[in-house]
Amino acid sequence: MAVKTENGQSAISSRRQERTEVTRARLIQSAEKIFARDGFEAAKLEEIAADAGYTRGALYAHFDSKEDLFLELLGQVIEERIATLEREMSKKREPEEKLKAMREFFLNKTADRRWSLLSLEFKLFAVRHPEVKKRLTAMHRRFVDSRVGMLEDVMRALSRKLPIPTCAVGASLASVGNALMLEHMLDPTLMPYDDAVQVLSSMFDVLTGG
Amino acid sequence: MAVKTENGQSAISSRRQERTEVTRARLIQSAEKIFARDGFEAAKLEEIAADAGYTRGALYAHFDSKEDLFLELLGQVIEERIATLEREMSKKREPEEKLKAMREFFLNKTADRRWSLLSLEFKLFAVRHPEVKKRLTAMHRRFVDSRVGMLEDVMRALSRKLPIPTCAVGASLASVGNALMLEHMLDPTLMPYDDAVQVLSSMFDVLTGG
Amino acid sequence: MAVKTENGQSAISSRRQERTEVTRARLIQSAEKIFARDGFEAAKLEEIAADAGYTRGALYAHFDSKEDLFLELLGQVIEERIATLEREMSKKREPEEKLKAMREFFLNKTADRRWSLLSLEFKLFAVRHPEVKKRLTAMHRRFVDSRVGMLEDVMRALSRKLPIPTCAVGASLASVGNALMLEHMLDPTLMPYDDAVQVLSSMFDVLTGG
Amino acid sequence: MAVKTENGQSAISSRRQERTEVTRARLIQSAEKIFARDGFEAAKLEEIAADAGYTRGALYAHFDSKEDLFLELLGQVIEERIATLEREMSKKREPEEKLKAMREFFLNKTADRRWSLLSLEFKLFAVRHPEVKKRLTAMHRRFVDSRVGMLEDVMRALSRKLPIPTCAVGASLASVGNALMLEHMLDPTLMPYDDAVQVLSSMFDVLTGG
DNA sequence: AATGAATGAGTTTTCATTCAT
DNA sequence: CATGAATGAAAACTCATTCAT
Repeated sequence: MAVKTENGQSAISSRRQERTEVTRARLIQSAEKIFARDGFEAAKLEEIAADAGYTRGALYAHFDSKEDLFLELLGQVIEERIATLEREMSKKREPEEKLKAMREFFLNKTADRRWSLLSLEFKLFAVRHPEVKKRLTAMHRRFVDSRVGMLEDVMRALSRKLPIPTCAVGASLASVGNALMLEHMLDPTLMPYDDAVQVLSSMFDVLTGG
Repeated sequence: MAVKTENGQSAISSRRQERTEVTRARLIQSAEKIFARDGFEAAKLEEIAADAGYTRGALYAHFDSKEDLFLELLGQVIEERIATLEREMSKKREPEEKLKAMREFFLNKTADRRWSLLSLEFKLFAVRHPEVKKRLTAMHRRFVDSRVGMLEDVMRALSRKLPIPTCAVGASLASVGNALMLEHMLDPTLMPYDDAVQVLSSMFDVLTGG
Repeated sequence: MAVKTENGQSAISSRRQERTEVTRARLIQSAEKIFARDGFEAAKLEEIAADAGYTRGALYAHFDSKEDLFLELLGQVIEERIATLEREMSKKREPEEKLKAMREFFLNKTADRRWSLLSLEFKLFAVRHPEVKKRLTAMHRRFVDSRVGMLEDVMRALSRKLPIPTCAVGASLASVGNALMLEHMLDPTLMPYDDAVQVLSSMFDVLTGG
Repeated sequence: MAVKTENGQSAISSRRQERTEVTRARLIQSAEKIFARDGFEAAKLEEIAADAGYTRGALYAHFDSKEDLFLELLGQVIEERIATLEREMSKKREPEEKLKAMREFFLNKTADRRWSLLSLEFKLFAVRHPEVKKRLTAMHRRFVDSRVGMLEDVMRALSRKLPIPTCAVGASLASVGNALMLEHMLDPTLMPYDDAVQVLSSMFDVLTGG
């Protein structure tokens, strides 16, 4: 981020800024872990900081509050997720392959317990906190929209038509996987992993008009 | 316990028991409201008690702890839900009609925001509390099993075959509706109610081999 | 306590009163047990009542408050103790034997863990509750005085002289035994029972001018 | 930990450590005051903190729990007491003088009402809390042992023999003074201070074979 | 930037006490 | 007399947050 390096001052500040970024990244990483494990309310800032190798104060040097940390985490996680999907998609040329890549992506994400729990945590939080709902919904929409765009492109290319509005498809895919994963985590006997994948799989096909 | 009412003692204890049941029912009713609104952690026992017209102490006269109240609520809600579905099903004779009744039931339950949130809350809680997971899973399994039984009967009668194990179907139906409802609550523009119903509807058909 | 029995009314009320006395006695007995085991503050009225086979309400039918129960217990225990000592003393004729009986009595009482703990509990309570100190001190004084009287009689008969004021002797004997017993209970290795008895024994002899 | 002070970091941490020690010392000092005055159960952490000029939270930054504070206090008080006795003893050369110093020490400590109550409080607590009994007994033993060592040295030098095991003597001396002081506090008329001292005094002489 | 001491509001839980029956 | 439902005050303990360093 530090552009000028010919200047000593800048080099130092650049190194500092870098250190800052590292700290921030570590904190967010730990936040992801602890929030997913314990949930928003039960997660303790102290534990997040400790997990990252810092103390509480470090968190407050980077984030305004627990809520802020949570929201920043959401933003970052969403951006990552969008970037990953876009990367995967851009590797493919043919619409069929692109659709297959999306399919893969969803099925893979389903395997990520942490993401499933975090995602649900985020949404429950939003539903219950009207004050931050706006900020959260905006991020969520950006998340869904990115899929919607890609999906519409693919559908158009395949001259296929979606049975329901694209954004509803995007939102459905964003949530059903999490729900099934939760079900699996709760009772693996009742809902074996393979069955969850199969349900999600046919869900994807139906929603994409396959 | 007090069966005889011609006896003074029994009359008293019967009246008391009745009063106890009323209080308990009121407390659970308020718990449902507050837990659904605020989530398990954020819900305050004081508020639950006050909502029911009592004080905190009354709660502790009826339940061991916040957790216990939560679990008791879950048990009651599940029993109610099972009873309702069974009632609806028993009204119908023909397998087609029974299947339709189940379909209706799911779509209707989806409309219940409180249930959706509570259900997710229960499951997230269970996933994070191994000690109570057992008790909760048992209840949940009873919930899913009741559907499985009915569903299998209907499928057999219709000579239809389910694409995936029945209990996975039951578990899926128990969770996907909640997830879609959450999505709708989070962002009604992104996921309009009618679309959610439509997705759930086709999901039901696919899962029941329709 | 019910004197008239020729009258039906009285017979009934006598029976009732008797039942009342039984209940009261049971409650006090349980109070002794629980207060000695847990201490005044930690003792729960519910547990005392339950131990006696009643519920909390029964306690309030007989005693004004936890404090009152405690004080009533003290009174009863002291009366018993005085009566026992007097009984033992009256069995003996010769002063030497009387003194020996007192000695025995102290050494025996020392063996009673419950009494030792209760006694300390009572005194600590009194020291810290000026409002009830008066009532408590009066009982305690009556306790000590009874010994003082006996002791002085014996000393006079033996033409022995006490090295310090008789009442100080009485008070010392009332407390040193408890302290040694506490020490023994705390660490039996450090203070074996036999040593405690020996210390107490020589203490008695010194204090009685032996 | 911070040994070097020429280093800025260490200087800071050293200053902090100092501040921490001060706070901790103040809290323990207040704990001694309040615990002695009210007893363990009745003592309120809030009051202890307030007395020291802090809030409840500060207590929890330094001690794990009320119990922990209590035990830490005990440890500190015992170390102080041991150090004081050793200091007094080391001032004297002759065995007779050393014995006299011990005598003085006991008689003086008896005058300390706070110590007497605290000591009894500690022991009653230990007797009733098996989990902490071990920790407490270890401290108590260290306390008694320190006396035993000194006493045995003196006895040997004087070629005197103790009538009972030395550690029993140590334990007796550790407790009888407290018991007599309690008696005095309870009823100064019954047990005047001077009489208590005299009883304790002859007790000391008897126990040390004088 | 990061530390960590201290804050203090907030929450669960306990329990003596009351009271209608 | 005895019950037990309900009260409500009180207290331990937690933890997000602040702030001096």
